This record gives sequence, C-alpha cells and structure tokens, in this order.
Amino acid sequence: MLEQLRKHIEKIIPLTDEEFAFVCSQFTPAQYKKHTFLIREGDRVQHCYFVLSGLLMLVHNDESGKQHIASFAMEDWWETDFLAFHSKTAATMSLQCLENTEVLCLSLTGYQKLCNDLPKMEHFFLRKANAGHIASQQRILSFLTANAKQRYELLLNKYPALFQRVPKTLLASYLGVSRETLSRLAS
Amino acid sequence: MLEQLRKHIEKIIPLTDEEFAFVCSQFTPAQYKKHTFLIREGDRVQHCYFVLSGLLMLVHNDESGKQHIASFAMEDWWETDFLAFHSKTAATMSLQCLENTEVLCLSLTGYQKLCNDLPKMEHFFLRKANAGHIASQQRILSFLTANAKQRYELLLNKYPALFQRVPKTLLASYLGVSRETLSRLAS
DNA sequence: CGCGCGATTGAGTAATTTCAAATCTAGTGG
DNA sequence: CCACTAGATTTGAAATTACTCAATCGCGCG
Repeated sequence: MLEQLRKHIEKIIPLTDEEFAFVCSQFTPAQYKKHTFLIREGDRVQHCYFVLSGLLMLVHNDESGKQHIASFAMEDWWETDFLAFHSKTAATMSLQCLENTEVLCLSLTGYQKLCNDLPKMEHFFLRKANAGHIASQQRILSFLTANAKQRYELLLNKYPALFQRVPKTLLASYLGVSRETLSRLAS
Repeated sequence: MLEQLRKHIEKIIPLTDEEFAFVCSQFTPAQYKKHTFLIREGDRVQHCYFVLSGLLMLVHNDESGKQHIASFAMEDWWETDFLAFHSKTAATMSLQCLENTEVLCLSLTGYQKLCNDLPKMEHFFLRKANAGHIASQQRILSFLTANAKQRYELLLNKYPALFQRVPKTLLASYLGVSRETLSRLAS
C-alpha cells in the first residue's frame, strides 16, 4: 500500500529507504465508502489526498443546485480543493467518493515539512504541480476549441475507463453539457 | 528592471544579494515590438518569459483558422507554452505581443539550475505552479458554471485593465464566444 | 478625404437546454 | 424466479442561446 506511493514517487525521483520512511511518516491511510464525502463545501480542508484505489470526484455546486465536476481522481492521483488547502480557506468544492476508496492523507503541515526537510520531495511536488497546471490548460483549450461532441470524444480517448465506472450524468457535468445532450452525442 | 524581478520573488521568499545575483545570471533581458512572436506554433520553445512590461497573449490556432486565447500575460506574469517548454516538444501555441513588451528570458537549463542550486527558487516556482494550477481550475469552473455573459463579467471584475488594452475580438476568443455575441452581451 | 480596423446590428441557422415522458436496468424482497 | 422500485438513460418537442454571414457604422491616421 505504501509501496504504491513509493513507486509513484520514484517515477520522478529515487528515494532511499530512510527518505521514504520519512515521507511515510507524514501520511495517514484512510478508507471511505462509496458516496461519502472527504471534503464538503464550506469545510476547512485538512488534507491533500493520494488515491490508492477507488474513484473520487471534485464537485462544485452552484446556486441553482446544479453540480459541476472540476475533476475525477483515480488511482495514483493527488486531489483536494487546492485553493482551500493552500490558503486555509473554506472549501468551495466537495470531494466525494464514486466508489469505495482508499487514500493516503497528507496535511498542510506534513506537505510543508516534506518540502522543507526533503528537497527531493519539493522537486516532486513541483513536477506534479506543473503537470497539473499543464493538464488544466489543455482542458481550458478543449472548451475553447472543441464542441460538445469533440470534448466527449477527447474524454473517451483519454480516460476510456471512466465510461465503465461512472454514470453518464456525471460525465456530462464534467464536460459542461446536459445529460440529455450527452446521450444524443453518443450516437 | 532586475529590481522588479527581485521584488516579485521576494513577495514569496527573501533573497540575499548573492543569491539574487545568481538568479539574475540565469536571465536574459529582451524587448519585442507589438505584433511580434516570442513563440510560434511548431517552434521549439527555448524560454519561459517573465513579463516586465507590456502585454502578451498565448494563442492556439485551430484547423479552421480560428484563434483561441489560452491566456493573457501582463506585468509580473510568467508565460510560455509550458507543455512544450518542459517536455522539449514543439509548441502547440504561439506567444505574441499585444503591446511593445519587455521580458526576462529563462531557459530550461537555467530553470533547472535555479531549482537545483537554490532550493528557495524551487520553492518559489512550486508556489507559482500551484497558483497557476489553481487559477486554471477556477477558469475551468467558470466554463462549467457560467454562461457567456457571466464569464464576461467575471473577466471584467478580475482584469478591468484588459478592456482598455486589448480589442474586444480578443476578449471574445479568450471567453470562448464569437465577437458578435460579446458585442451583444456588453449591453 | 478616404482607407482600414474594430465594433455593432440584423436575419437566418445551428447547437444546446429545458421540461416532460417513456424506457431500461440492476438490485431487493417476497 | 418474479415483481417491484430507484436510479440511469433515452427520446421528443419547444424554447433559448449562440453562431454565421452580411451589411453598416465609427473613428483614428496617413
């Protein structure tokens, strides 16, 4: 279980056993059942989560009660309401389980300790943050350049597994179209 | 001019004169006239740019010849085609001057040297990358939750200066609407 | 003055949403 | 094994939103 974290980190930087032990000391394992919330809008955000297994969604609910999915998080993803986590403000998004999910929890102080005491980990997080930024920019571009059908196909190519794992309604609210429109696109 | 960079960095981390001298050694100043390209699609991306003055836009041109603006970059912003820069691949976006612009150029090796030799700078870039990631997520949410008019008003609140500095056509292609639609929204 | 760029306006068309109803499917209890 | 229910998906039709194409307007600059 912690081996999974080690493999994940070592795709970017090698760690000695000692270093890895220190890394581990900052994480707390946790399990959540399908439908439960790791973060609720309005909460203080205590952790950043590394997903070991299962599936999460990061969701924002607007005034009219519609839900909009900022992101799905599957195995080996890092997820939280990053704005709230880093700025210690109230969450504007919920983080919810779409499946039974195992995570490793990292607190903000744990994150800071890792960055300060182990430069390799700061480097690791920098790489992850850059990748996240780039991925978000790509998604923005998809909204600018592609229509609903094209965005649907992009998603289908990028994460085919999602189609098995989540209801279409949720894919629709990730893509920014109504579920009816998504249904009509599939044909 | 380099003082501007120092002030910018020291909003996040203090630097000794010696450290700052080392930082400076990795940057090359450059000036570009309105309309010129810092990066063209297809190019290798040599630099990440810190904008001292002026205004840039990061643009993607689709097959049908329409241009889509991923981002504007004004004073004190860092900009480049980050995917191409970090992965040493060909640019999929152009970076172009909307005004005469002064920048400081940082090469990938310069970036890596700063990160390796000066942990403070790695920390600085981590903070910037996180902020960039968060800002992109907010923009994604704006596409999901807001219609054209609301996105227009968000932009207007966030960057009122842009309305003085760039033609509406470009704001439209940043917001993802046609210029005609934007024109009708303004009323 | 006249050119050229940017902004606006109008009219028709295409894409998407909304609301409503019908259909399908997996899981539950009898 | 079947009937039943809740959730998910599909379909239809009307309404809305945004796009496209075309024409016009406004203004700064040579």
